[in-house]
Amino acid sequence: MIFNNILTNWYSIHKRDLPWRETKNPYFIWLSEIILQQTQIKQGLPYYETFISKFPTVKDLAEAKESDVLKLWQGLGYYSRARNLHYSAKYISSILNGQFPKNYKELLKLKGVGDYTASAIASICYNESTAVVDGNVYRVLSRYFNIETPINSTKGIKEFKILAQQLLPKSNIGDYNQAIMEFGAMQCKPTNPNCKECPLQDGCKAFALNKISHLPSKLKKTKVSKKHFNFLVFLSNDGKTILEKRTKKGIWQNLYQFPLIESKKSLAINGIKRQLENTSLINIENYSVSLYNEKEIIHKLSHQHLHTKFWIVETESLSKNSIDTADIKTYPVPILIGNFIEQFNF
DNA sequence: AAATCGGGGGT
DNA sequence: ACCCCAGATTT
Repeated sequence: MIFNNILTNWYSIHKRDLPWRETKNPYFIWLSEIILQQTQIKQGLPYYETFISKFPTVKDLAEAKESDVLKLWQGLGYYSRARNLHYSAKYISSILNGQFPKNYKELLKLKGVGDYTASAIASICYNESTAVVDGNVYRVLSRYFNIETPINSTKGIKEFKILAQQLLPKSNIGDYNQAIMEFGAMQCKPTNPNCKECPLQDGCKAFALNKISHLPSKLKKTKVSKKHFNFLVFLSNDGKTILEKRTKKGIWQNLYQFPLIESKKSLAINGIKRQLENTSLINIENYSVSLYNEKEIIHKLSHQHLHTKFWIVETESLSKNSIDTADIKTYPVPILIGNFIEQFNF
């Protein structure tokens, strides 16, 4: 049997029941694909349900405020996905008069939609003959064909895209694309793949050569840096605190946080006081500072580890940018801040 | 070509 | 500690 036939047959038997598999509405498919970028289905699923419920059409999403979109995205990470999603919804709704792009080339023009996502939407919704190449596809193809080109090199990206394109069936492109991804996720897994009962075992070169655990090959990534974050949790007598919007580029753009003192080394209370008294946020004569978490919280991101302390700063009154603590849960915040807010219970 | 952008889960 | 996840964008 042919490679694509085996996968499509396997898929018809083993595919999971997922909500975005019950529709070809490009808006829903788009939503699901953005949510699932670098995200496991288990983590993304509840977010998908929330988004289609709160924003049933692209127009509803376009009319929302960005901060409300980010609030619903809170905890999912890679927040540029949410900002670009909202930006593109406005683009579709206004510039395209609500008409969703109908082919790969036009889909690519959407912010946040790259080769993978454009191929996924075009094939699933419009049966266009474009191959998806995600982490699953890299794994299945590198093993089956014993390809050692690093999957995150320029050469590898081109090579695997061309191969995936050649392997496409003549019809039902969307089903085949989903089949090879599902196969990679459930059968040809990164560790402990089920090679003993695999419909592709016969032709799998990596299995024959006992190289399954060495493929796919990947270039090493840069090491993580270490930073020290000191968040100042202000508390005034009249129940206010301060949240600031992160407007600069970088992590957590357009999310909110407590005023932050970032440092190369761990700061003690005197260092905090020194910097605090240089601001105009408090009355120097009458305030108190205490450390909330004796043990640093080490928040691990893919490329940096944030050693975090929360400092409670009690003061009589706050004027600048202060918000009511009763409203604090309405702001989109990084999960690091969100966890603190849950625990602190204002 | 390499770095950046999150958070959760597995080994 | 290191890797992976229905990747895209910026540097």
